[in-house]
Amino acid sequence: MNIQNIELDNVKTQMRRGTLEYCILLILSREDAYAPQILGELKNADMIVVEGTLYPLLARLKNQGLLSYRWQESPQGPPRKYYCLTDLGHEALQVLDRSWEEMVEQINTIRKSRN
Amino acid sequence: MNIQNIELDNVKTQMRRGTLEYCILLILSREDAYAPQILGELKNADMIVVEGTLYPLLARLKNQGLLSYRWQESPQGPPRKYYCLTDLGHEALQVLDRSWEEMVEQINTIRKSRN
DNA sequence: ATTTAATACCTTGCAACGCCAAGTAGTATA
DNA sequence: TATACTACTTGGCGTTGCAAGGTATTAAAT
Repeated sequence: MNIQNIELDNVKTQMRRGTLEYCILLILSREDAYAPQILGELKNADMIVVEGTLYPLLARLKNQGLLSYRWQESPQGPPRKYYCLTDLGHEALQVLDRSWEEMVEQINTIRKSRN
Repeated sequence: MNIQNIELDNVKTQMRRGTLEYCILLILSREDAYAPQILGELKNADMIVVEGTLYPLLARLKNQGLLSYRWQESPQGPPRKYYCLTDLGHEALQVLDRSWEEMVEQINTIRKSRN
């Protein structure tokens, strides 16, 4: 890997920025989940996210009132914090759905006008 | 506009992050352009970007060797800095093209698995 | 009883980036 | 000379992803 690729990896990181919150809400709209489970689902979609990114993000979403959580015992190991969407979270998800579609449209507008 | 919407505006800002460099390269792959012209094209695609964002970004891309520029006199006002893609810039654009498509696929994977 | 391993949650410090606001400078018109 | 318009530049701020390290619970192994 040369220097140029390293720089572009950074761009890819930046590209994901903002879409992460959206992805979390999407995943939780399907079913309640705890952090390692969410990490697994993101990995399944080839979106690599690490713990140190996810936990503060979940805390932010909770503080914004978009998520709540409940403790639930694990069959093995410490109890798990299962997050779920609040009503506000569902509303926010709809807004972000639209934002995502808009951004895809905008980029496509620019892409298609290329010669 | 309530507080919740303000928070989500921030998310939209973050969502654009990283895609901006990609958009600049896309625009410049079509024709050389100077800053206010680029701002206009972004605005046409409903992507609002301000000067204070664009100029440092152009400087970064130039320092990375993806862009070069030439001064050109203006019919009115000060001379203009016309940016154009370098060979490296064209290569980077291809990489970012693929990155963009990958990200769209990844998000769609998560979107479609929703019940 | 103590150690080890596995699981889960959280925090700190750093660097990158978009944005706001203000500043600098060239050109033309009044 | 003053004003207006255009174009480029910069400093500080807030947000965020990440690497690295820490804490806590549980069960199995020693």
